[in-house]
Amino acid sequence: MLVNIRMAHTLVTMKTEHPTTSEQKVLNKLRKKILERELPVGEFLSQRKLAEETKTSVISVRGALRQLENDGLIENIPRWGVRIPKETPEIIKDRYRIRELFETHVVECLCRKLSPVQQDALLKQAAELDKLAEQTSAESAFKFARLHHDFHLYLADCCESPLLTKFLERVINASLMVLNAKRMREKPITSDLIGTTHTELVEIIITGPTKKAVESMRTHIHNGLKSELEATSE
Amino acid sequence: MLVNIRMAHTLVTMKTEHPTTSEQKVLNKLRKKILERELPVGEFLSQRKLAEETKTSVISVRGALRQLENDGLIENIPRWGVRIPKETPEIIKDRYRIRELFETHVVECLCRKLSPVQQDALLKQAAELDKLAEQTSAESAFKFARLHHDFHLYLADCCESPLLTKFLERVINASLMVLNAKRMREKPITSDLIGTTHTELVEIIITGPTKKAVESMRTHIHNGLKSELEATSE
DNA sequence: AAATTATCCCTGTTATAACAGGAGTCTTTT
DNA sequence: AAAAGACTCCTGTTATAACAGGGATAATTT
Repeated sequence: MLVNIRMAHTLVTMKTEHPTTSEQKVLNKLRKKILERELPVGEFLSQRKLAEETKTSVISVRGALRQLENDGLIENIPRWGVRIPKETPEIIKDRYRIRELFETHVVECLCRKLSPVQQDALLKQAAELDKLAEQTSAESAFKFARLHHDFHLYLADCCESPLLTKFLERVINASLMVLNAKRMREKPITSDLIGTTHTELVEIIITGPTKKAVESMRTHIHNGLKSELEATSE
Repeated sequence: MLVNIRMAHTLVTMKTEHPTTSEQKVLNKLRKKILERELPVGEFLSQRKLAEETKTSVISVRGALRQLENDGLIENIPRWGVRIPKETPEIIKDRYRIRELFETHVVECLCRKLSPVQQDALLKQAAELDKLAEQTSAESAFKFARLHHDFHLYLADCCESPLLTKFLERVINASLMVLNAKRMREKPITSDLIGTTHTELVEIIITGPTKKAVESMRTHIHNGLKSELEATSE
């Protein structure tokens, strides 16, 4: 099989470039619309119309859609089209089951082993989160969602397992959809919904004991599941 | 945002259709070539040449490449191209770390809980595997690889967690590359490499105790890691 | 009137060709 | 001789248009 050899001297600098390709622009737009529930669930989307609306071509749209598919945000049936899958309790539970598997593992790996820098970063994020959780504005809801996402992913990242981070990101991204929807309806996330505050969670991860930390994370996730199930049943 | 409503009465029947789209054909070809190590590692591939060789267009190739990227088989650097990433010990270890996390969880879920049908299926697959493991021909090597893949995935599937199955499939697929390469060099998989035979593994999952079953799986995976590390260091 | 056929419009898919830009080479200029 | 520029050939990306086929409606046929 023929192959082309190409050196990539400047690769490192290029990697960090921002949304250069038009496919990425479409991707960002669509992802935002999906996460904010601006697209109908269960119905098939027209690639041509998406192209029109985003002022690009079918090619870029299809590329973006494929990425979204691999993020689990949409469902693609060959020769039939693409749609946003309906959230069933089973799917949600499955997601949280995997989250529990991942994140308890994370806690087990990190308990008492966080570097001072990491401790600091996590404590800051947690404090910010807990502050935002009490507010009800739509704006703070978005901030919360984004920060919550970053918080859990940062924690996972400390484990230094790229695969785990990647997988977890997908799961958490999918969860964001539903929680966002709830938040949009002006329901504040009171701490009793979360069980323990994020600050408490971080503190017990820092100090241990491991078993207790793991259990804290587990209930944290269970509460998230409960909250999400309620959000979808409305 | 405009949206098109389309009913999909015949969806169920269409879903099981075989490699209909030309993109899928390219995907299959490329995946095979990658798994069999027929493509150079680390160098950039030319999409145009791939299109020529597969007698399709750049479009289909790009689609296939994107899918491969999401399977973790290739690496895509926007505006630079796509290549098969070099396997480093770190990456391999990470993969097995995740496999361990997944598969010990699987065992924990399934131990003593397999239905008779499942027990039967697994025992059969395991027996077949153990038979193949002793042979050295290239043909049996391929059979082994495919069956090994199916075996672990079937086991995971019994847990009824679609996400877990999906994620695990990716990890195992990636592992296949290296093991295949080893197998191609006519090195039989002797049972001492595997530690315990697959039959023994299944049996202890069926009968318990759970702890022992989990440990069996764990060492099974550890041995796989060792074997893979050796294969790449040659 | 009922059943069949034809037509039209929409869908996803794909091939072609043009666009944008990097890299090496060769020529020109200083 | 060394540096600057132009040219050529490659790369990935993307827009356009044609292809293939389903579904609903209208026209035809039975």
